[in-house]
Amino acid sequence: MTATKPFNSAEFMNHISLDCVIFGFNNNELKVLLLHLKYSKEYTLPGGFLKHDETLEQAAQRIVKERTGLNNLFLKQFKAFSDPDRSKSNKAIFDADMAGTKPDMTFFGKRFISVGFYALVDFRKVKPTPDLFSDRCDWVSLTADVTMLLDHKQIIQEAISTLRLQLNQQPIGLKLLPHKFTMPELQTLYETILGRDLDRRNFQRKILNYNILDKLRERKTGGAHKSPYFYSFNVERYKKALEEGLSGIW
Amino acid sequence: MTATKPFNSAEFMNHISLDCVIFGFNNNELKVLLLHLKYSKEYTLPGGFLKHDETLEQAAQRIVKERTGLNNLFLKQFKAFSDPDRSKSNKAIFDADMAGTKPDMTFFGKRFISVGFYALVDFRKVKPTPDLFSDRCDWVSLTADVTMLLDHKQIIQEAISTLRLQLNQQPIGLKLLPHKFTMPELQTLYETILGRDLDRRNFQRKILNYNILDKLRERKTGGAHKSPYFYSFNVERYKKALEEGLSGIW
DNA sequence: ATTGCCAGTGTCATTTCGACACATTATTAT
DNA sequence: ATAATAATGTGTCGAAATGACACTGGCAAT
Repeated sequence: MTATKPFNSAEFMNHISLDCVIFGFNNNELKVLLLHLKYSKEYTLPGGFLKHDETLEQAAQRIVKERTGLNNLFLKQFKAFSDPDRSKSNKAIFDADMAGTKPDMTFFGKRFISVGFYALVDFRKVKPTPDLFSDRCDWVSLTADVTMLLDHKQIIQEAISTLRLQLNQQPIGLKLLPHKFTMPELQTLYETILGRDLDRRNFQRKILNYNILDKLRERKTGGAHKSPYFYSFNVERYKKALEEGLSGIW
Repeated sequence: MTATKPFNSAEFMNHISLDCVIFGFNNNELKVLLLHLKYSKEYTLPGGFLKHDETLEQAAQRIVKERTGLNNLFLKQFKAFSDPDRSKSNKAIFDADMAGTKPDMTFFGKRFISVGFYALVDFRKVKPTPDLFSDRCDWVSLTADVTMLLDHKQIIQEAISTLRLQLNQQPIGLKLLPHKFTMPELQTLYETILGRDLDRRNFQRKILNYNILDKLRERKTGGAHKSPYFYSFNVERYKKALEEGLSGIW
């Protein structure tokens, strides 16, 4: 990566920002990629502003690429957050100030409507890199109790609700899991998103009946106990099935 | 209603607008409330701008109230439209000019991100009133082929897709139908939103099994043929059932 | 070799689904 | 009046999906 370009508020639209909830799945947990601010010591969603000639979707791709290094990600806007007080007392401005970047207060002082996007990434492919204002860049478990900037906690909650509702319409498993995965891993992902347990055998039967998985000959080794088979998504059939919506609700 | 207040762009946020797709159900058809511009002779969605101290949701309530006269409507944002060229060559400016309202071009000339809302209203309760720039205010059938302003046709399409996806999570029937309705009316509503036919008997069995309808003693008279019973939603049970999501997909 | 744990596979009763047939009733044509 | 028409109310049946559960098989630690 090259050095960070200095922030020039003239490049960006006033009043419009966007925040990305970047989901990853690791160690059988759903996690969100967060920045940890150097000075205010709070977590924040990777977000940014809209350039004058960009769509929101293009801006989201750009911002997530800056953050994860990944191109062509699965990204979806899910809600605009518009509480008039939401961007009051933004501690990130303090951090920008401390970092030596004279924050353009006529820009940062404005009211911002933020459009929330969620991104689904393969955890192992991401190379998170802290930026000028953040000392760390962490995958934070959803169950972790951390302090967050502004309304970012609420934004994450809404993102998860959206995930849950769209589980049968969006290629969520495909985007969150590595190419090869085991049935227990897929089940845990579903259980995490849905927030409840599923019967192991019924889950397997149902998901296999959709005909969207290819069972590989290979098995996962190394773990204790019986080694599970690997599966991978049959992308063509998966996409086709999603158009109709996977019937039933888990 | 009182006289229209003159438009003062200082009251509003720059760059943010919203457009409302107001759905109504009448004569067994799903319809959208549209304004017909006096001079450019095009249909447009009732839309508006965000005041400095309003949330988007509050603005949507205000705008729909100005348009339909109804309070406390069911309203839901579904997407932000952000194509940089979407508000280029806005013919509504021409109409504002012709109407004698000197349009504030430093305001209207800006790029606008529009947040789409859909509203569900009881057709019979709405009193649509054309405004300064519109000569008519029509309920337009979704199948009608009319010319529309900017990307409003696309916005309507997205609204319907959203409706379809949310049919099992949102109180769509409750909000679109009058208090009393017949089974065939409810079925037609579902068929319209889903875009396909349903078996009359299976539909009845399934919807009754949800236990969200109260069968009334009264029947609908006047129509030809056997008179159907009236039903109404049992609001409490309906809301409860929606929280879980009505199982299955129609 | 034994034990513990997890994965793979199968069974069964119940419920739901999809595709129908038939009876009932209000209007309209004769 | 009477019959024809057409839409509604209700029921049936086999197929498929669902939920609950039991048994077998393999890997590793002891």
